[in-house]
This record gives sequence, structure tokens and C-alpha cells, in this order.
Amino acid sequence: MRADAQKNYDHLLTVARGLVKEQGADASLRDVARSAGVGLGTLYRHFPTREALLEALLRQGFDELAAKAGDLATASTPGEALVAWLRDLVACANDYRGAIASMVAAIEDEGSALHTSCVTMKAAGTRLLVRAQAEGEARSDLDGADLFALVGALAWVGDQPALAPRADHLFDIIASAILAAPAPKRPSRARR
Amino acid sequence: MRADAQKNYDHLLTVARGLVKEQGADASLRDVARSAGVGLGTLYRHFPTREALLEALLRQGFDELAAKAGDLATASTPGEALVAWLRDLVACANDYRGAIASMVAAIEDEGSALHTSCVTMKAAGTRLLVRAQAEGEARSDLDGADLFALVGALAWVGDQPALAPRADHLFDIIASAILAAPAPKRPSRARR
DNA sequence: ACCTGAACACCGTTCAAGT
DNA sequence: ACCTGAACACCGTTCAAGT
Repeated sequence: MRADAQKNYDHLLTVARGLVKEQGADASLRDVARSAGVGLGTLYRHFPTREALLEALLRQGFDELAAKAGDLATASTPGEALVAWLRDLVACANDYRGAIASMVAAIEDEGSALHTSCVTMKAAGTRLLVRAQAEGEARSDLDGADLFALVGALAWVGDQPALAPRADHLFDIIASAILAAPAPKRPSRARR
Repeated sequence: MRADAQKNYDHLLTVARGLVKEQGADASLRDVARSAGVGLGTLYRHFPTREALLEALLRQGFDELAAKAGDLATASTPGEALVAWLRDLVACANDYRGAIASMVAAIEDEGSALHTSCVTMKAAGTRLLVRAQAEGEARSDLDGADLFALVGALAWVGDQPALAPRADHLFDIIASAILAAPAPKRPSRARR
């Protein structure tokens, strides 16, 4: 890459990070180019789609999550490892409001710039889930897709200003549901 | 209301229902007016905001939910009543993809045309929750706001094409978490 | 009273023209 | 190679002018 192009790329990313953190994943691309002092075509040259830009922004967090998944696979108990990793994944998605919808859609869209990253995340989560299930620490009626959907749901809650204050509490509730054994069809009254 | 105005109102609502069902709550308002064969100003006259249009579309479902909440308060067991009502509320939100975000935001926005409806829904859900809690059929560490947030999360899952197939399963999992007693801080291993 | 549609200020996306 | 910005086809929203 030519030196001037590299400089544009880096600067665009910095500016985009600020704007997307403020205004969410649907921030105006025109604004990004304008704030970076660069032509619209330059933005499109470096990031041909909005997903490509989002992918670049999420890159660092994704890499850290991948590394952490590896560490957790040997450290701590399987159930704790799973929950700790899920918490980080949700936090990563919440860095950019609205990004979670693109991440979720990318799982099934091979053409998306986010596809590979998100499939990798889903696979890492699935491994942690399977290990916890093998040890009897996670309920058995869940698979990787269910887990990713729950992450999506929790990230969405964190993205809504009116719900965000409840996000941590709901995370704990759903985490405990993941760790618990599946409930019987009809809730049993307390023993008497 | 003048007869011609009433006719426009009704026709706009019919057309909007179709378009919003197809394209989601962010369907183009221009398209709605165009498809209804009416000037843009006429749409804005009858529905000054997108929320006002959404409110009119959700009206029927909301009314049915309110009635059902009353019925359920005396019929069936408190836990079953709560879960059945939540299922219907999620289904109602899923009628119009993307509507749930507006509903959730409306709770705290007194200026929103959806405010009253959504506060009413939240209050009805809270009553069903409190009754179930009083009978020991719902966990005690939840309040109405938590419940509404969980409904939002589940409705969001149902709105995502990639996740919708999992929506029913996740509903059951979260429903059983609502009905269960809160888990201890650390998940206890199975008795041995 | 009610309706219309032009006008304004924005978008996303593409692409010919420049360096 | 890379950059620019005009051009196109869309938005949401307002409001003067019509009936």
C-alpha cells in the first residue's frame, strides 16, 4: 500500500471509531469521510461496505476474544470460563451500538465482511459451551447457535439506552439459566 | 372528522400495515403515501410521527393483550398466566419487525405516541409478575422493567432472520428462568 | 378542513476525471 | 495507484398554495 493511502486508511479508522462510538453503527459514512478530510470515494476504496468498516473497528476486540477463549479453555472451570467469555463478547459488541445486528446477520451471509470473524466467534463460544456441557456445568438443550442468539439478545439490551441499566442483571439471570440444568416441563412447586 | 379524511386515514392504515409487515417499522413513509395514492402531507397530517403510525398499527394487538391480561389474572395458575401473556406480547411485537426498539424507547419518552400504550403493557406484565412472585412461582429478583427488557430481547431475536428459528426455544429457556428460583451465586455441582 | 407536492437538507453509492 | 467530488436516486420533514 502506498504511504499516502496507508495514512488515509489509518486516519479514516481513527475518525470512524470516534463517530461510530458516538452515533452507532449506522453513523453517516459521508460524515466519516468529511471528518477525516477525505473524499467519499477514498472511504469506499478502503472500506467497500459498511460491514468492512465495522470489521476493521471490531478487529482488535475480536482478536482479544479469540486469545482469551484459548486461555480460558485450560484455566478456570468450564462453566466459569464460558460465562466470563460471554460477558466479554457482549461488552465487545456494545462498544458500537447497533453492530450486533450486523454480526448476527453475518453468520449466515458468506458475502459479509464480518462473516469470517463472526463465524470464528461463534465457533469459539461453541467450544466453551461443549466443554461446560461435558462436565455437566451447562444445560444440555443448548447449541452454539442458541448461545450466539442469547449473546445477541443481551448485546441488544445493552444497546438500548432505556434498557442498558438492566443489562448486567439480565446477563446474570441468563448466565445462570445457561449453567442450570434444563427445567422440567412444568415448574415443580417447592417441596412441602 | 370529514368523510374524505376518514377514508384517507383508513386507507393509509391499511396500506401501511402491508408495507410495514413486509419491510419493517422503518419502511419508507414516502412509499406509504405513494402506495396509498395520497400526498405526503396527508400522511403527516394523520400520523405526525412514525411512532404515531406504529401506534395505530399496534392498537388492535395492544387492546387484545390488555383484555387477555385481565382474563389471565383470574384464570390459570399465576406462573402459566405470566408466561402465556409474555408469549403473546412477543408475538405482537414481532408482527412489525423493528417495532420493539421504538416500544422500548417509548417507555421513558413521554413525548412518544407509543408511550401510553407501552407503559400500559409494562404495567399489565408487572401485575402478572407480582402475582406469580407472591405465589412463589416466579423468581423474586425481577421487576417489571427487567421483564419488559427480557420481552424486548426475545422480540429482537424474533426480528432477526438469522435467529428467528431459535426464538421459540430461547423463549422457553428464558421463561423457565423467570419461573425458577434464583440460582445460588456459584452453581452447585450435582449431588454425589 | 383538508389535501397536494415542491423545496430543503440530508443519505448511500457510483464513476469519470484528475494527480 | 490513488484521490476527488459531481451526479443519481433515494430519504424525512415542512409549508405555501390550492380546493
